[in-house]
Amino acid sequence: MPRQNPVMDMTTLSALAEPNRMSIVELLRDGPLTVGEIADRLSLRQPQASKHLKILSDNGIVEVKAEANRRIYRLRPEPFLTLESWVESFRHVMQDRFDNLEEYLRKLQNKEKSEL
Amino acid sequence: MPRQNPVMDMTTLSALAEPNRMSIVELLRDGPLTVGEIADRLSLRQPQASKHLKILSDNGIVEVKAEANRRIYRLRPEPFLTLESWVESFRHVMQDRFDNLEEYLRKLQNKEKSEL
DNA sequence: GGGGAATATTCCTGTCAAGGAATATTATTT
DNA sequence: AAATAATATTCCTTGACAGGAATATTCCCC
Repeated sequence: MPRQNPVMDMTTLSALAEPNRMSIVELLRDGPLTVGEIADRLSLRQPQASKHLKILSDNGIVEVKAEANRRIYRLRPEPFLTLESWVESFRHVMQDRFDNLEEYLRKLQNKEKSEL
Repeated sequence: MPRQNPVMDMTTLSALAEPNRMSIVELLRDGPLTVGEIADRLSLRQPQASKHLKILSDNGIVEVKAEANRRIYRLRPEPFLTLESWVESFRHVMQDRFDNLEEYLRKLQNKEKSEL
């Protein structure tokens, strides 16, 4: 039976793979902020801040709470948990435990022989 | 003094945020493979496989070993370690420990009062 | 050294995403 | 209800990037 590894959502990664959005995430790590504050602190224009926040929100990285006519954005834990578990599933790579190269070379050679 | 958090390399994320490259990474988790095998297993044309591998290689996600006229690609541990430590630095978010929303709202109110 | 296998590179094209500017929407205050 | 503040949305343009096709490069083997 095939081993079951965590699947990483591509959209989470591409959402984070944009400098301004990454900055927003870094900024929000210390707590929730309004759109205006985010725009200010990152020297973004308000519309761009809203757009990036929408993308982060659509991907579940962030959640909104309406407070009067402000919107307070904060990080959601789920995507980070997912990412953590995905990375953890590469522990064998990180520990460099299985140096499969030699073994692979042997297999390659055998396959070649059998294909002569 | 400001708290020092791990910095996540954007290029690592964007390199992973592409379906074919993510598939390559998933494929390589079980061990090194040649370009041809990668292309075969993922039904990619050889040039596209090479191009994606170059990007992964340029970003240090993968390393190459030349073996005759084949190139054997394998995962490098570093980017995963970096990613792991970055995600870990969001542990407080994942544990949902600091529910800063209430506190933030109070601050907001105070600031507004002081700006009257 | 010529032929073929494995891989890399180049050029072209189409698509998509990000920023700018303007405008729409929603809530608040008087 | 008009004015203002905070935020969202739309439209447009431009740049980056992925795929296709062709070609270049490198290596092995006879």
